[in-house]
Amino acid sequence: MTDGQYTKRQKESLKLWIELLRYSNKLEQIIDDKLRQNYGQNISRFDVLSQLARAKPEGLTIGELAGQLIASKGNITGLLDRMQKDGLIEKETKKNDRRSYLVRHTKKGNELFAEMAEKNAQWVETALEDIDIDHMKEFAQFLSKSRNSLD
Amino acid sequence: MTDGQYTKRQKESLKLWIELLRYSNKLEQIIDDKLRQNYGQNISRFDVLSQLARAKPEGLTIGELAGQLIASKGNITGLLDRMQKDGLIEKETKKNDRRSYLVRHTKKGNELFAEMAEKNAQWVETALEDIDIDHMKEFAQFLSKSRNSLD
DNA sequence: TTTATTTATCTTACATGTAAACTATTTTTG
DNA sequence: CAAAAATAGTTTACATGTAAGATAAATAAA
Repeated sequence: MTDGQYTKRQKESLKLWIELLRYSNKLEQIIDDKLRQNYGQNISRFDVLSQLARAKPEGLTIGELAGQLIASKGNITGLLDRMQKDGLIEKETKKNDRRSYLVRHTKKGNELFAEMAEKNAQWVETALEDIDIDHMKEFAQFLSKSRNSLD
Repeated sequence: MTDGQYTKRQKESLKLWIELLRYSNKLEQIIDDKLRQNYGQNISRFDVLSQLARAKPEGLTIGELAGQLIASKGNITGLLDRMQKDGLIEKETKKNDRRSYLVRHTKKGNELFAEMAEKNAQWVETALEDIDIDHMKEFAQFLSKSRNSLD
């Protein structure tokens, strides 16, 4: 399959796709490494704690949580089990629906999240320090808008 | 940790970071699903075949290959083992360095890649169809430049 | 040349991601 | 209400990602 068989639009789409993957994966890797080295956590766990931190105080069901997560999608049963074992989250059976239960962060989980979030803001700021703020705004809006058309 | 404790620049960096993760993960997911459903392969395997397709005919060592991969980073031993078992790649011990060996695609692997690449170009084009081509170019250049400053 | 170091890759153990089949419960439909 | 369908989550099996330590070969140093 040579380049000649692709349309101009396909070539540009592929270029953008590759660059997006490269950039995003690299950035994700940088933050993931930092979280692991400094807190023994990874982006999936940070993501879970982040969603629980902004959730209503009684917590979220598995389904609600799964729908909000950015990184991990699939089986979060094991992830939550391990986080519960580490004392970061707790579960409570729902009275009105015995299939379901609520997940919320513990005091320990929330304190850890607060620490990680602060550091994360610094790491991300450093990683993006060469981008001027106007470009950042424009770029973020562009991505947000474009994402809606992916559905 | 409330928003008030972040600087303006940190807030914009975090916004951009989140949007990048959301967009890129979603796009990656769309393509990964398509590859799985249509070819029983995933992005990591597509990535490997893609690098081998553009490599010198004698192939790449594990180290060279690992350095070029976009998606997967860690242990590619198992990935290559499974791909070899599926007849997509082959290995050849290097004569001058017995620690190392060369990996290259088989005929079957390259034919599969050609098919997947063509379909992939169409899927990516469709996913990005709402973005005009000038924005695509600008965006890709921006990402490419910004990525260098991540190192 | 012998020892030490570096390099290339593997092995192990475990965490996470994916798909499909399964269980229990709730809701819908006739 | 009883059967069917939908929902919430789990389980299983396997693929992949990560880190640390091990192995073997090549290279550098004494």
